[in-house]
Amino acid sequence: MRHFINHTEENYLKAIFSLSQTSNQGVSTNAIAKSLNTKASSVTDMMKKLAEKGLVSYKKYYGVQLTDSGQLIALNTIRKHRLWEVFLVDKLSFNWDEVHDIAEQLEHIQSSELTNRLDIFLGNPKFDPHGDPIPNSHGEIENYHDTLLLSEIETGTFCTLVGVADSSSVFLKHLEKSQLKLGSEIRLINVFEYDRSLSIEVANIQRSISNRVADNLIVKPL
Amino acid sequence: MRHFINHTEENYLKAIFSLSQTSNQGVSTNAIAKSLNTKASSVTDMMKKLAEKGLVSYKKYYGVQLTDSGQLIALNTIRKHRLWEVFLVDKLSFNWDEVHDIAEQLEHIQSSELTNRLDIFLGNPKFDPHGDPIPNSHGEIENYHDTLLLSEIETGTFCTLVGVADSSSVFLKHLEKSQLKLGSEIRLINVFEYDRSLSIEVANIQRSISNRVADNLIVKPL
DNA sequence: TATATTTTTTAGATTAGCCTAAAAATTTAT
DNA sequence: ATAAATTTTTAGGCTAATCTAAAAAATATA
Ligand SMILES: [Mn+2]
Ligand SMILES: [Mn+2]
Ligand SMILES: [Mn+2]
Ligand SMILES: [Mn+2]
Repeated sequence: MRHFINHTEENYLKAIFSLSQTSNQGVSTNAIAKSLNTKASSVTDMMKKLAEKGLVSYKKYYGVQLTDSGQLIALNTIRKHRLWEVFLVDKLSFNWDEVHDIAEQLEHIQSSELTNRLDIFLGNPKFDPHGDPIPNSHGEIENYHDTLLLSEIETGTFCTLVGVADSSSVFLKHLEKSQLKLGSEIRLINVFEYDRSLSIEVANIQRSISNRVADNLIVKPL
Repeated sequence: MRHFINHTEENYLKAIFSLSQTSNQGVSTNAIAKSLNTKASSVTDMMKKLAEKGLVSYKKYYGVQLTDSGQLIALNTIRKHRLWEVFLVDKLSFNWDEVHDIAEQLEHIQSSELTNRLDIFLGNPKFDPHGDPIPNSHGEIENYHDTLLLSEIETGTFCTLVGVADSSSVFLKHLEKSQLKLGSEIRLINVFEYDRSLSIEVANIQRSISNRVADNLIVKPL
């Protein structure tokens, strides 16, 4: 009963997986459509197809949920995506803001032998260049533990930047201008009441960042 | 006037390029169909499309030829294919008979930045694991020089194995059983008239190979 | 609860790439 | 030079993935 999965289906499964991380309800048709830049009617069609293949459970008008096999494929696609991002940054010297689009293509290459050898070649990395955890070949994924958004921590706290909630190129380039990268140690000095902008200290230099930026920085308190 | 090229088109252009290497006539519809495991009618459709895009010149009933821009795309696809094969063998320790199918997928990844960085990462290799030359980023390709098939050389000659005319897995595995790999030094001892089988010496050991095998070994006389 | 709004599904088209069968053109053989 | 054989093109269909517009269902509002 092994069906073949193509890149379109992989993209849908990946999108459903991401969307189901926040709420544990069924994922809505519109949410999927928005996330994939497509139309609701296209999503409905595809949900029927994926349900047929046993990859999602779909109840008309009430959204979808991944089945176990659907989730395994989603996690495997995410695994490939993140391993390729590590390859691009560590081996080919790409900057962390340049790799996502190329990884979107590479994640659809079908060869588990390739994926597993790539994993070994890269030294079995646990996180990608944006701090996102890399699932293993069984679809097991390390949980972020004790992490918060920078906007959620208390004044005076020291913390380490371990991830970004937005990996758009424009955001990542913006971070670099503020000397922020994964591993940076940050102390929250103050939050201004007026606009909720933050005063922080990084590498002994005091900087100011907007609350919009702080909402996209994942940190671990020390 | 820059059109986008998808993987189907790249495969057609690559096939036309290979087929036009032997004869310098236009490439026939049937030849393309056979090479791509498709039907002549599908090829006709695609030739119209490629002609529309200026990638081939097509005259009804008289086959096609690549235009300069078509040839450039074909060579770039071949470049990507062969660079990825080098990556798989040199970096991920795949055997030379295992890489072709994976490279068939990887060759369609679109990012010239990626291709060029991969090239550098691999040390600007000039040949792939099967001895085939790798075009540079301008579509320039090193010519095989002074090479012959093993079946064409004279008795007594010493030569080096520099390439294979068949890179099927079954043939490559067969070569390994005869201790033959790229760089092997071979002396042709004798050709038997009865079945044109050959007696050769490799690594101080005398072996017998069929003329079918000898027809697929590209050698350079010393 | 009835009505208005929003979301989702259905119906009907479109496009790319493929197919089979039939027609047309070319090439080969007599 | 005709006729036969082969090759190529055309005609008409199919499927996957998409779209727009209309209908149906669910949800929010008064
Ligand atoms: Mn990414
Ligand atoms: Mn990432
Ligand atoms: Mn190959
Ligand atoms: Mn090769």
